Amino acid sequence: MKNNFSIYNTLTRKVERFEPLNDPFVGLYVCGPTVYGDPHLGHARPAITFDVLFRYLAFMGYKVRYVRNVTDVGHLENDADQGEDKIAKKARLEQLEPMEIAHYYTERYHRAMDALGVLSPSIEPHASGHIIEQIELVKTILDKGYAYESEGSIYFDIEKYNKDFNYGKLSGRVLDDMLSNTRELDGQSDKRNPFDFALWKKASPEHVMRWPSPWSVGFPGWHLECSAMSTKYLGERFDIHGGGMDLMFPHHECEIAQSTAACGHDSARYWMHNNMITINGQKMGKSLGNFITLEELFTGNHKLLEQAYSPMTIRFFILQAHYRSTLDFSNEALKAASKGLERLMKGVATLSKISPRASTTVNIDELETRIFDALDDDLNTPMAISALFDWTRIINQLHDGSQSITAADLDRLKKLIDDTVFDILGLKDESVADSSALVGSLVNMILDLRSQAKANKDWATSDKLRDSLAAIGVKVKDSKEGSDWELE
RNA sequence: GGUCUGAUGGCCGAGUGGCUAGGCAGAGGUCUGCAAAACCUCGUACAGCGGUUCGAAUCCGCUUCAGACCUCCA
Repeated sequence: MKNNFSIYNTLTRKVERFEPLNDPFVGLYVCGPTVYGDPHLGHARPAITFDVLFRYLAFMGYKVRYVRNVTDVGHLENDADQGEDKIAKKARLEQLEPMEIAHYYTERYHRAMDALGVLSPSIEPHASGHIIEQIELVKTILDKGYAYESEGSIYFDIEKYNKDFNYGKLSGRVLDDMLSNTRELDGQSDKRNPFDFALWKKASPEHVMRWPSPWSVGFPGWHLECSAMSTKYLGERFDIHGGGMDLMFPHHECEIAQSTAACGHDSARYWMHNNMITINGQKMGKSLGNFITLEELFTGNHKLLEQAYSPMTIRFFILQAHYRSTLDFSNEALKAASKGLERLMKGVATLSKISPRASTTVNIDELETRIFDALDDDLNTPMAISALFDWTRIINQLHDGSQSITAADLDRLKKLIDDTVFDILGLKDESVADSSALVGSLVNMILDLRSQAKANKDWATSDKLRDSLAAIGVKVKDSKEGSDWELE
């Protein structure tokens, strides 16, 4: 497979030419949601970013295996001993089974992703379904000497690991600096070092989610699942690992440490991180309580929202910024995205109304080059979209006759626009209103006209309208209160 | 405190040594019975101060401000 595709690799802090390990296959792993709450605008960003990556790789002809996990166990509130599992906590508060919580929010996540036009990944493994693999991984790391047991829990030995490898190479941290800058933490007695992280935690008596292991009845640490599942489905080495920037440290750093400790080498070749969505300049996040759920955006039901914004507006809004830049939420920006998307979609629709001519006055190569140069340059969707906007103008000119195009070129242009707008950027035309609502409005409009005709004693028009409606299956029922109708 | 980003016109947001980003909003015009859409024209923006250079929003230094990570967060 030939490509000019380059991506920014967090490991090297450079834009690098993308070369798959095993052409034409590409392994892509992205950290998915922890399913203990409704998906919010922050979740949409990595989902859409890596959806476009997935789509573009597939468009180039690669056979992509895209693995995006669901964290339904192991994600602790904090690293201290008393840290409670997020899912278990929610379950306790709502008096539900943890799996009910996980299932409920996984469904909600899926529904929101569908609305946003995010394709389902190739595999969506759940952490709770891979306990055996995680235990095996802990055993391997113990065997290699990079973990130790303490009170039934297993911790990763950062200091030992750092002597042989480099802990902190992804986030650019130096362990010694971190150690000297850390305030003393209490209640960490079973860890040798404050930065050691749990691979396996012994369950307290009241902890619901628990599995037997050689060390204790307990549950896996959060970082473990991604290492275990990426290895299982993509192998010890795979191409791209993605996720939000906030996961870089410690989550991804720990993943690298675990994989390296177990296999002797790093797992992912390219690490990609999307930036955050901000609100009033601050990161939107659960812990800050300033997030807006996707459902709230779709319905407009949130105190910060002046109106509802369609899923495609959200998608377009996100794609109009580069994935490595922060993107600031505001009603003004979202409204602008909505208007812009409408303009783009109208242009795409106009494409089918253009009459071909004998000659072409436009340069389709220019569009093609601009789109693919932009996408090849670390997925620069805003640049690709700006090219599409320039061509929306050209399409309108072709339509009004100030430019001309031959039938063959028109076909080529249609295919290029279709590929880009729908297949790669994953946008959908939402302008076609709900048809049943549309039918209702139209019938009521016609009945209004008929009422006027009746008021004017224009019986000919009135009867004609009633007969015409009857002919298409709409039965009009007159009464003293006015006219009603039903479909036959 | 440590590490790292960023500061672009009314708003959002690309660009990163010389060439129009783009969208939204705004102004004028064409078209039009009216309106909408569409098309044409317009703003001369790059935090501040120095420096490098023939030339800097773009490179270097300093200053100010903002944010992220360092505890869970996409």
